[in-house]
Amino acid sequence: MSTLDGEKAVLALREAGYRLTQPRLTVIQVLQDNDAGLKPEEVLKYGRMICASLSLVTVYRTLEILTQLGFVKRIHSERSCHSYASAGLDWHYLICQRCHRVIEFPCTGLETVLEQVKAQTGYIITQHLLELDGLCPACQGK
Amino acid sequence: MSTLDGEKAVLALREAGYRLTQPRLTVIQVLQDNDAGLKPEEVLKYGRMICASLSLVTVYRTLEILTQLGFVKRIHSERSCHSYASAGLDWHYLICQRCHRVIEFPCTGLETVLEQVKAQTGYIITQHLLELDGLCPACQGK
DNA sequence: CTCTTAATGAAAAGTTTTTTCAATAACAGA
DNA sequence: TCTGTTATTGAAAAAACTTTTCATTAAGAG
Repeated sequence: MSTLDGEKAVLALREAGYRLTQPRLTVIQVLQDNDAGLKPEEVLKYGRMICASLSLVTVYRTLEILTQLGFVKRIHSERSCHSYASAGLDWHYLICQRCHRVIEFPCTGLETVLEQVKAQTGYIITQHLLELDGLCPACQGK
Repeated sequence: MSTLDGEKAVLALREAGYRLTQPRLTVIQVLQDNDAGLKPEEVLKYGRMICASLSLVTVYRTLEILTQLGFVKRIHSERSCHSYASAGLDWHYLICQRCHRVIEFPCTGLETVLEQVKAQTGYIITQHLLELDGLCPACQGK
């Protein structure tokens, strides 16, 4: 659901003039296989199973590129801001507190809210981040 | 607007059994005088003007307490998640990209959005974070 | 004013992230 | 397919951020 579309990412990478290196492809693969928010350290851990030489520095660098290209976004929660999840059209995340799965959700009605805020404050709003925490259906029983 | 109500914070601190020490009062004062999100390092800088002996450790510890008491909240933006701003009734921030001023805004209509998300995803939603970035009226001219 | 003990600051350790740089590998062109 | 250029890599070190430890200090109850 909320995993990275690796194929698209690879194309975009090439398109933007980046080389398609093993380490980069590895990071993309890891993000594609995972629908939870992953910390760089975790990306490294899984990535090493695919590309043993992968280094943490490269994980950081690749996450940076994927973020700039819009394929990945940082997950912010109260105590930590170090996880990354795949990014789609909108920037709204719903994070399961138990299994840490991250899904993006269709967000209708937020525009209205933003309009009101704009009217009341006089601010021009250029970006927004809506992040929800809760329990996914699978974790609710436990 | 979005600065800390120092008096209330002091009362709450005492209420909760904390001692009213110079360093703590200093941190509260700094947050009260500031309507921008401040990093611990910045709180220290300003705080030292009031209490020369103030240490970064104590800034961290006091921010922690004020966060638990609900007077302060962490600000998350794309690149950094290290700033703290005063927290009021709701948890919605509007941050000026230019002057970094932080205001909380009255947020009506979000409940409806959350209801819809709940219905569509089956998730139980326990917390939410809505953070907006933009330009405050004063910075729009520049 | 005194005593108890929470709180402090300094130092050190622990995390997370970035920079530097020599070696390597991607890939454009022969 | 081979070769040369150069972007990319990994290791090490540095930087940035945060927490822990502990002896000393000061808040505030009595």
